[in-house]
Amino acid sequence: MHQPLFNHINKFVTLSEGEQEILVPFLQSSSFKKKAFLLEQGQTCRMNYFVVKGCLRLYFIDVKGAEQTTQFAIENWWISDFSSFLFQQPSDFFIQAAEITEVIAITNQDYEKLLEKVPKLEKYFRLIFQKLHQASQIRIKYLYSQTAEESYTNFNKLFPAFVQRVPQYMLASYLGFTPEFLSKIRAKK
Amino acid sequence: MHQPLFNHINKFVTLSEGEQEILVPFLQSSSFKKKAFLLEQGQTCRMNYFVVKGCLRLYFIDVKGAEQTTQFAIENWWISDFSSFLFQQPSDFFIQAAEITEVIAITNQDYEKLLEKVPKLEKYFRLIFQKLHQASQIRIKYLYSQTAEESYTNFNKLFPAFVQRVPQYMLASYLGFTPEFLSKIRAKK
DNA sequence: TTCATTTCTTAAACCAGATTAAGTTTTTTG
DNA sequence: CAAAAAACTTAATCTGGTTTAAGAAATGAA
Repeated sequence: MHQPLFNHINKFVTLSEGEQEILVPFLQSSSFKKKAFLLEQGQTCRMNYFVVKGCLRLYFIDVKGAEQTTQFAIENWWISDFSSFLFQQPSDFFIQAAEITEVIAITNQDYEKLLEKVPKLEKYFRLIFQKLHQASQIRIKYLYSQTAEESYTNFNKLFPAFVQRVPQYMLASYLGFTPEFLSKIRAKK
Repeated sequence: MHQPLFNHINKFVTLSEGEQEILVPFLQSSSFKKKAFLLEQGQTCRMNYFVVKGCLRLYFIDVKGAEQTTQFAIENWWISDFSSFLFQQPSDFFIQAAEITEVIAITNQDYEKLLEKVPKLEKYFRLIFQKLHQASQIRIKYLYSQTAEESYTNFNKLFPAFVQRVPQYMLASYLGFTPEFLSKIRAKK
């Protein structure tokens, strides 16, 4: 049940059987159907989610009422609104299942406790956040240098399988333009 | 000499005298004059920099030849091109001193060694990267929801002192628009 | 197996911000 | 302190992408 997470952790650090057992009571497996909300705007984000199977998206509603998708998480990624999760403050975001999705969740309190009990996880999460920061640096570079059309072409080239998994309006909002414009780009090809 | 870094670390974890002494030989203090380069495009980024005093910026040159500033680092922030630093690959970025700047630098090799010798630093850097990731989430949210004018007004409100520290063309490129447009916004007020 | 809902497309009018180009002010340096 | 270099401003023109609005296609639920 928790094996996918253990497999992932063991790619970065080596946990003993004993350490794995300490982990178990802190982990909450659950499953969500398409369009279910794991977090809604105004709520405090209690959980950090590890995606076992499926796809989650993080989005907010801008002043004009449009959904803006800022992140997707697929298999083996962690996702949360960290401003809300770390400081237990109300969130501006929604976390929604883009597909039927299985997750392993950990609460903010358990997260802190766990890091004390299993210090090897400090290294694991240090490496996870290092990777997330690196991904953000690349992402921000793209946001600064690509036109809308280039973003789509490039994303399509890098992640052709993923493009098939989510509706176009979600992808458009992630890439930073309107669904109408995405249609226009696609019509050209 | 290394005190500013020890002070910063001790805000997050408590290092013993002994642990501090282990750190010392891994740290390289240096000073750069305005416009000096700490990293240039094409070079492999050897260092992760902690800013003691002054201001660094991370930027790249886009296809049109324009500078795009993706990050600033002031006192008590770490800065590097992590794609290049972590995997020792050539960088697309420049790191340049926006003011006379004192840094404490650590090489990629020493970084890895240090984390082994002083495990408490795993927690320190986990917290640093957690904070960087949180900052990126906020940053990306802003990039998705604000007009150019709102970005400037908002940044000015949040960091009035910083706006005075850097030339306007750097700020314009950080906020994602042209220096000409920044002039236009300022003229309106 | 149809009706309702969600998603996608098309096209015209529009606009925020870029581009271009010239001139002005400020800062740096010899 | 004078000349050169760097930084900033102004204004006209242009454009990539938005907005609005309507209809078509796909998906899902009963």
